[in-house]
Amino acid sequence: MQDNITKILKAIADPKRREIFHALVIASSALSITQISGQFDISRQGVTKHIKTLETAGLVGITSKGRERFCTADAKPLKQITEWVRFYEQFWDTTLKDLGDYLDSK
Amino acid sequence: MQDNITKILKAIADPKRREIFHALVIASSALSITQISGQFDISRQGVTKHIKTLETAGLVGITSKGRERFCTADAKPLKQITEWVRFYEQFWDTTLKDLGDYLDSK
DNA sequence: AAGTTATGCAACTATTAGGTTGCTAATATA
DNA sequence: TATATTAGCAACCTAATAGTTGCATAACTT
Repeated sequence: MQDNITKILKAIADPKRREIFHALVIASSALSITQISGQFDISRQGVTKHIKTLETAGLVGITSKGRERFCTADAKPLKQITEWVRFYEQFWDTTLKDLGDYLDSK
Repeated sequence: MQDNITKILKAIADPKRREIFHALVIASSALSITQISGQFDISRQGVTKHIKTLETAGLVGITSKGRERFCTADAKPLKQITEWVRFYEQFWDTTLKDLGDYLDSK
């Protein structure tokens, strides 16, 4: 499909998925698909799809118990995002003023 | 359209846009659209679209000089991602084992 | 002035994404 | 056993994305 960091970024790039992920993170216990969809204004199937995307990115773990599927968040993959961003921290103070300076010098 | 963090995350969720952004960050000077498209295997228009997405996210600044449009990267919006992730750092060590424990206790 | 270069804009195609509904299977409960 | 509940799967719709080509325009060059 695509590389890991892309999967993770795409997973959290969707606002509804960020909401679902957040709900799972702060939940005191694992939540079933039905429990999750009760908290959001989309259908159960819609939630299932989002969960699948999050699971593929490693951000959600699922364990079946009887007919239910319990989901928990796993924040660890977010480390990869932090690592990706870290390289660019050194450029945070490179303002766009530099572009103007460069162009003026031409 | 959508909120800022979503724009930023969507912008960098695409691998080609990350490549373009990276090329602009490490470039010693501002690059024109044509110069950028010379480095990638997509058309100039394709690059223009990606640049527009990056610009909308605040990750690229553009200044026109004559008929050319010079682009520079601006890493600052990435701070917002770091801030978003920061909240979840406290959960990095909450492993999926907790899910198993929870289910066993039921 | 004529030609070349840099770019934007519009239209089009193909693929992916977000979301839905309907149906089936498996598990729990009465 | 009959019924409720939980959920997966498949099909479908619509909107958004990534990419293309063609054309028009503005700005340099000769």
